[in-house]
Amino acid sequence: MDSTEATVRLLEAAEDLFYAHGVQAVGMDAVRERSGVSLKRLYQCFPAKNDLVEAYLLRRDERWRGSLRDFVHARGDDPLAVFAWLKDWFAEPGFRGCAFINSFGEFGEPAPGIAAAIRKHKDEVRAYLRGLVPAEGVADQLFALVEGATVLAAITGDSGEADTAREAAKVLLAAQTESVTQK
Amino acid sequence: MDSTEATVRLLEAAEDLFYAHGVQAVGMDAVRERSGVSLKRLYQCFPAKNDLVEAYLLRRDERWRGSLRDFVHARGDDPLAVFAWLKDWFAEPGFRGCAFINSFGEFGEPAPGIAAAIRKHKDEVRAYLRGLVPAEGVADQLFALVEGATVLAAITGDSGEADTAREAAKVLLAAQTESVTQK
DNA sequence: TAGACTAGAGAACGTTCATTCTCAGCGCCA
DNA sequence: TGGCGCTGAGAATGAACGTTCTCTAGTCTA
Repeated sequence: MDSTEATVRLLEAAEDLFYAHGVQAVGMDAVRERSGVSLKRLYQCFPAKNDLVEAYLLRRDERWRGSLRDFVHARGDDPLAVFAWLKDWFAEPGFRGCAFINSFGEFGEPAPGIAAAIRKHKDEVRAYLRGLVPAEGVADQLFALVEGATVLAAITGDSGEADTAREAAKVLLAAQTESVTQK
Repeated sequence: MDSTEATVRLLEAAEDLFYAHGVQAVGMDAVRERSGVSLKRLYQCFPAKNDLVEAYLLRRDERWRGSLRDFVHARGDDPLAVFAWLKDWFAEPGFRGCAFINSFGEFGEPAPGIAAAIRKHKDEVRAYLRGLVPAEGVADQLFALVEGATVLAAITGDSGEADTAREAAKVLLAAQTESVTQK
C-alpha cells in the first residue's frame, strides 16, 4: 500500500467514523483499525488529529456540494430541486445532520484550520445558491431554510422538514418573480 | 451555603462555561472553581456530569424561551418580533449559536436525558411559534428560518442573518394572509 | 549474502479528566 | 466536654486517548 492509497483509506475511515459518532468520540486507534493503516503511517500522512479532521471536512465539503450540484443540475438547475435533494439526504440511514454544524458545536474554540474549513463550506454553499437564484436576498433566504431544515431533521429525525422548507422556498421564489415582474 | 444555593450557583457556572466553551471542553474542576462549590457538594447535587449537563439544558430552555416570549409579547405577539429578538441575541457579546444544536453536535450518542432535553427544547419552540402563527405550516416554516439564521449567525458571526430571515418571514406571513383572504 | 533502510504491530508515555477517597477542622447534641 | 457527622480542600484513582518509541521482520541493494 503506497502513501496515496493510505491517505484515501484514512480519509474514508475518518469520514465514516467522524460523521457517525462525532470527532471527539473517535480515537485515532479507531481510525487505524477501520482503515487498516498502521498508526505510524497515519501520523506520516497526518501529523496530528487536527490535520485529519481538517482534511475530512474539506473532502466532505467537496463531495457534499458535488452531489448536490449534480442532482440539481440534472433537474435544470431548478432551485426547488435543492429541497428534493435534501429530503433524500435526510432519509439516508446514517443521516446525522450537517457535519460542519456538528463540528462547530463540538469545538468551542476550534483549531484555525478547522474553523476555516467550516466557514469555507458555508461560504461555498451560499455562493452556489446565489448562482442558482438571481436575487441575492432570496438566495440567502433559501440558504437559511436549508440550514434550518437540516438541523431540525437531524434533531427530530423527520425528513419531512425538507418539505416544509420546500413550500417556503416556493413562496419566496414566487414573490421574487412577482416583484421583478412589477418593475 | 445550603444545598439549594449551591445548586443555583452550580447551574449558573455551568451555563456560563458550557455555553461559552462547549460541554466537553469544560471539566468539573472548572465548574467547581467558578461556582465556589466544593467537588463533594457538586457530586451531591449532581451525581454525574451528565446530570449537570441535562439540568443546564433544561434551565437554559426555560430562560431562553421566557426571554423570547416576554419580548414578543411586549410587541403584541407579532411573529416578526421573533426576528428582532434574534437579532439582539445574535449581537450579544458571548453569542455562540444555539446551545441545543451545539450539544447535539458534541454528543454523537447523547445520554438519554440529554437527547430528551434537546428534543424538548425544539418541540417547545415549535409549539410556541404555532401558537403565534395561525397557520401551522407557516409556523413550521418560520421555525426553519429561526434555526437556520441562528446557525449561520453563529458560524459567520454576522447578526444580519436575522434580517434575512425576517424578510423571508414577512413574505411567508403575507402569503398566508392572502391565501386566507382569498378563501 | 551482508547490511541498511522501512514498515507494521503494539507497547509505552504523558496528559486530561470524571469520579472517589483522605484527612483535618468545625458545629451540634448528650 | 467529648465524640459524631458533616464539610471543604485537595490528593488519589482509573480510564481514555493523542502521540511517540521499540522491536521484529522483511526487502532491496551492492
